[in-house]
Amino acid sequence: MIKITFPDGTVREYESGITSMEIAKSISEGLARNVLSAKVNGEIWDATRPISNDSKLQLLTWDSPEGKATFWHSSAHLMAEALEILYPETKFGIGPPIEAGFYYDIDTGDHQILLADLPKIEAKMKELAANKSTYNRRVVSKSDAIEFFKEKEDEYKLELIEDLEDGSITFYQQGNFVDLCRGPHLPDTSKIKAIKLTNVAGAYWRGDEKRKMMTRIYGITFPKQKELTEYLELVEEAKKRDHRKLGAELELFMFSDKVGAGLPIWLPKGTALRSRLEDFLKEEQLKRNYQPVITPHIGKKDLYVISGHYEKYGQDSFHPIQTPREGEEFLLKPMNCPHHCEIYGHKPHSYRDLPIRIAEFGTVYRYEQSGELHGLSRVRGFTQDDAHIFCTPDQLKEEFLGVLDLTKLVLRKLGFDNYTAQISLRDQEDKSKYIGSDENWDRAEKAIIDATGEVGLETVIVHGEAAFYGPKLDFMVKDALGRSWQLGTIQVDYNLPERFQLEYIGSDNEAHRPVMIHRAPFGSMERFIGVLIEHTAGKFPLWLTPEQYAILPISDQYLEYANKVQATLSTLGLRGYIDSRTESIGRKIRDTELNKVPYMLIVGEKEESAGVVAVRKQGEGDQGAMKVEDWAIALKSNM
RNA sequence: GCCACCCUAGCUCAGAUGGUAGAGCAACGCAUUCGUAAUGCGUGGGUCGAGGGUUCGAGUCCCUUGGGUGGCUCCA
Repeated sequence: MIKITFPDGTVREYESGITSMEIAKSISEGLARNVLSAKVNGEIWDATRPISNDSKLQLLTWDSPEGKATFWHSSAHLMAEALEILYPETKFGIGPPIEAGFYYDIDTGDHQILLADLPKIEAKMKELAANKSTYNRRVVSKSDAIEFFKEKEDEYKLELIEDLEDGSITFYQQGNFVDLCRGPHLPDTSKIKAIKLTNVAGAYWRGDEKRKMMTRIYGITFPKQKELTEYLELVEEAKKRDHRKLGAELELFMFSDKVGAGLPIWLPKGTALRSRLEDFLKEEQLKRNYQPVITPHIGKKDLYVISGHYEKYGQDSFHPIQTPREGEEFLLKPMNCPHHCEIYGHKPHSYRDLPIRIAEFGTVYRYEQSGELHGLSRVRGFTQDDAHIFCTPDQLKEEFLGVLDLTKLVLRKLGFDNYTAQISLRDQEDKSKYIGSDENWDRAEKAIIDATGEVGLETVIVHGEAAFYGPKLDFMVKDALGRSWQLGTIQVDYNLPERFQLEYIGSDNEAHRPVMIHRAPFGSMERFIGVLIEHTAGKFPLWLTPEQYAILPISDQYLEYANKVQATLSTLGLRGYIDSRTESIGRKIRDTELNKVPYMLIVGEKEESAGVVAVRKQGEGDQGAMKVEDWAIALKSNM
């Protein structure tokens, strides 16, 4: 007999060799039906694998991430089985589960798999799933494994096996399909009820751009058809909210072939929105003793040689601008910090001056790879809500707290309530790739951890993700559809003060190196607004929206009254426009609804004679008639 | 940058196998002065992303190039 310990601490005894599935059955049939795999002593196992020692056991179902991973991993195998039947010449790379679904990288030789082929593969998968084939695990020797895949002429699997240790190699088989795999897998294929292959794309073998480009097929599966339907609806909703689509429809920004890829052009409405965001932050920063500065868009190449950016990125970014003067070269600025370091360095500083907070909405240019460009999220010219705080090592934590507070305010103000902070620290194993003393690093890392703890921020710590010049914190923000985005960032930097020889005179009358903090609560205006568009589906908060109201006269007889209404609203500080087209009221309402203007004020004979407006709220309909002033005041108190 | 796919009127999209382009919406004109998501009728609009090639003939086939989409790699 063996002792099995459950997550709630209870212990039950079973025969040695019992499987998780059998244990689940001993608890309830319903549970057994839902079990996908099991965590045995922290390791994820097949539910059908015998347990022969005392163990801790957690049964995994669809509700756990590990359960989903098992489900999707098995789905990848199912797809591979279908592919092998349909395209016998296929060679297989890797086929893991991902955040939402799975993929398999395959090499189909001369035959190309197109999007149009996916339904056929999908159908074959459904057919195979219904066979209720079990996933059978077996341990094979390295030589047997090699022989098997030599036979199949699958050089990818052979390469994978090379890196594996003899004795730890397992095969899984369902139906006639055998795959090299660590597992675990589902008990059988019949659990996979709903199948959708979503995409086909290229992917380098082992992520190495020098190696062969394979075909990657993405898919997602669910235990219930309904869950697939819901998932597809979410994808549809995400498409509707796509900031590239809404940005064009709402006339916020555009791109032009002639201006160049990745260079967003802000249209009047987008500019109105962006300026309001900027003004909001500028005001907050003034309250917090930031000093706004303005620096040029270019700087001599030497500036970036000093900062180190030229060496690291010079070849892969915009190349220097030549001038009529021999040997003179300027760079489009890829970062604002070198300029700000020059500002700090232009006069001596006492420790009494610190911290110094230099802020600039600085536009920077980086030559992102053409394949990387994407709407406003990845561009070649963008504006950071940048600031650099120069402080003493002692002030680090206090300054961090201040920045955290400001960033939280920004996110709250824009309706992002769901976020975590990712703290990126040094790689503990290899400290050689970082610059700055151990003591300083320890101090900075501790300051970040302490500060986030003090403000009660939910954090994830990632070792080895720090920049070479210092640890950092990134805000990971979840939008209305539950998707995560990296927005604001705070980074500690020991490198630039060193390179620019920045100093302050301490109370000991000696020169010391200040610490620098880079921080940007929005991150970049472009990226932030892109995320904001998708988060709000284009229905921006009232204080931000380019147009707060539209006055819709029933006919042009009421234009004069409409003008009066608008004059009143302007005086009260609200912005909007009159739709003076000779169109039906139905038409005007429809167009205004589609433009997502939050309020419509309809004026006709009734309203004019009563001195009121008929208020209609976007997406909600008629709100009844009221005095303009009353409406405006109520609205403003809500903003 | 790499792989695949795409680019036809302002927008969304039709245009088997090569025979010099079409719809809806928008725009413009006229009529309509209208009560909570599209008033009616009419008109104009395209060097088919650009350049080159094959062909008697190219939106359609080939090459180069710009831009986009989905991935991969990258991201100060």
